Amino acid sequence: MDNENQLIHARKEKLGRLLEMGTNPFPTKAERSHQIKNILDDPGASIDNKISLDVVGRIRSLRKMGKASFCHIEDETGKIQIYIKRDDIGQEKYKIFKQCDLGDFVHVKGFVFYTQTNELSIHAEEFTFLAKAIRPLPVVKEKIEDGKKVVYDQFADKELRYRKRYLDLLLNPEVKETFKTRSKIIKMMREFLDARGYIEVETPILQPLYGGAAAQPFVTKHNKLEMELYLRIADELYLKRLIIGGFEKVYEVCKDFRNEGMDRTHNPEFTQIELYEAYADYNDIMDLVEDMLAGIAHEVCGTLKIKYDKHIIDLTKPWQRRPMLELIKEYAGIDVENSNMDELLAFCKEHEIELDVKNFGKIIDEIFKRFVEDNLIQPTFVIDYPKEISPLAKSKPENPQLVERFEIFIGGLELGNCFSELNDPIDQRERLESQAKQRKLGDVEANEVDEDFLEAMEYGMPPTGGLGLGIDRIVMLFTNSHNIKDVILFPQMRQDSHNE
RNA sequence: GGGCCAGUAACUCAGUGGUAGAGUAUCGCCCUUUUAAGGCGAGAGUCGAAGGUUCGAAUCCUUCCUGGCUCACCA
Repeated sequence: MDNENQLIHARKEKLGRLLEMGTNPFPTKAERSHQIKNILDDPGASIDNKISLDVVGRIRSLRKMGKASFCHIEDETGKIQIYIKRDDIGQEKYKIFKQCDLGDFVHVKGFVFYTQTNELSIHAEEFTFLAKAIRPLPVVKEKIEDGKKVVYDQFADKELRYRKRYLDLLLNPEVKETFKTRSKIIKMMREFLDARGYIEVETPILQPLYGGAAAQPFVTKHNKLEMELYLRIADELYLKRLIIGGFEKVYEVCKDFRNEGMDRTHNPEFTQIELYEAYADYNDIMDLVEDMLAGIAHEVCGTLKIKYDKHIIDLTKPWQRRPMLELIKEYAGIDVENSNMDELLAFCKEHEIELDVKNFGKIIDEIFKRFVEDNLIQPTFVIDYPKEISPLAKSKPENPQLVERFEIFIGGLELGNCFSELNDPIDQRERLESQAKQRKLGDVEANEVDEDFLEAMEYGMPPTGGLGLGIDRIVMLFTNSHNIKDVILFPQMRQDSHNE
């Protein structure tokens, strides 16, 4: 057996025995008359008349005795106990059954009955292999004690759970619930927007120029075209081209890619929903975000007072809308609006805030992050950002230093970002050129000028409200998850050195 | 990138300088209503990797790998 694991070896031997007995361990077809939940919900007819049912599933527990055995099999809908007796299915079939292991897929034909301990079970009349597992599942056992489920030897190693998510899903049922909820949230977002007359679109992931956010991209290459391409960091500039093209309400559920650090709220590929609505402004979009997220919370969490970490978060509308500079005054104690550059720099030095680029916008942004963000537990629209850090947003008429922009914070998580979109092509060109200059000065996250996008805007773009919402973080909030890895099925991991 | 913690059997873990352990799982025998099934017996390990100290290292030291938490970074 060399260095082959003895557990795998034992299962391969059973596989061999099945073949010797003329049994196909991997047949092409499976008979199923009922999903397990149907039987658990309504066992009546089969019990009374011993009508045979066909169920399929995976063996999740196994208690083999001399001439009779019990096991539980599980399909996507639930788990049911099987009682299998030699004298009922015959010596040959029982011998085949004895080659079963935890994790095998099987078919059972039988009728429903209650055991002595009053557990609804299936009395097997036929037994068939559907697929043999040759690698053992981690052994997790559970027991009901005082009505509560006690789990023994839980599959808990986070690294294994993330790397082998299929095992995590199988062995930690609450994980499956999280991802069902994720699916539901995205579905509800689509329904919400569709009902408002939005259409869903798809725009390029491979882009010759990246833009729409301040971030570093992943770079790739098209062989035949001999050109560099970037994986998109945002969808913004393409969706705006669609607004220019005459669509008035568009959205895209999009994977975006940012080549930056990873932590509990950042994965290099993440999912946003971006939407653009012509003739709307950022106030309209705030209303939309409130309606959409409160509606989802109501449906998914069953309440508007949701629990996240140590907090109870009240999503009852309306949510507070607070100017960024006002929040800075409140939490950092500095009136940035009436401070000059020297005073701002002195403040940063005093609080050891490091600045790579020294302009009004960046400084304010840094102070905000340091002093304010973590305090924004209850839903808060932070409104009116500095112009320098918002090159795609329209200036406020009464204060051109600020733009009509908001970010929505809940539970200390930044969930989304929105502008009254800049639609003045002259102003837009100046802003992008200013960004390009910042880039030359060493700001690796500033974008280059996208001439094709500017040309599109020169043909005329209506006033538009635009939004990007981080779906992963919204799922974190609504499932009380505290790491983005827990809401992404296959989070980014380093190469596994054990498996080389 | 910094700090702290962890990596020992398939899973969950004990083992702080002297022959690698337990429970579950596996294998064999017994067991026809069990459910963390039970009884008896057996086998199973590059102790994350590589160096070093030592008569002797899972254990002490160094470097590295992987992960977790946290800080920094990050629209």
